[in-house]
Amino acid sequence: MSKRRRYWLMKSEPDAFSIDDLERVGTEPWDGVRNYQARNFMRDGMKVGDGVLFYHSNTKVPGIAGIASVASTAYPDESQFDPDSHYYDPKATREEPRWQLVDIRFERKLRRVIPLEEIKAHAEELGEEFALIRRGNRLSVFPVASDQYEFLLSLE
DNA sequence: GCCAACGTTGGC
DNA sequence: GCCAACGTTGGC
Repeated sequence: MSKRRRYWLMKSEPDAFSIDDLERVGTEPWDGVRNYQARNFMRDGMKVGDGVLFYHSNTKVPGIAGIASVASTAYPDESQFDPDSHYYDPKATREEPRWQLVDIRFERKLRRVIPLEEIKAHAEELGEEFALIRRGNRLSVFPVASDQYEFLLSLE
């Protein structure tokens, strides 16, 4: 197993939970992920200390707003068991949970939001297959290669 | 607010 | 196991 730090991009709607909210609370359980591919990245890929690009989606200027880090390994998402939660999953049981999450820790805000529009303009450097700029991109958690990570931050 | 893309569900 | 219907995501 490689000890090298990995990098990820995680989306959040700032109306629901923004980089400022993360700064306020410090560490946050990343609940509500209900997509198997995204779950698998958290469960199987993430290690404590990994770098996270915090992306603001579904907002006026979507883009990368800050940097966070992975603060725990994966554990069951409590909201799946809670009938009052928006994220309740009646098919999940404590014996066999479906959904896992990791804790995410605030590192810093970027000096400016790096807009999606600008990121798209660098498709050549990032590679056309970069998940953020692929057509119909809906995945909310996905890996970012270290050179892509460096490149994106160089735009700051 | 619109709508394309796409994941999930459930009938068959 | 197929696939139509449906719900959600997220850019614009």
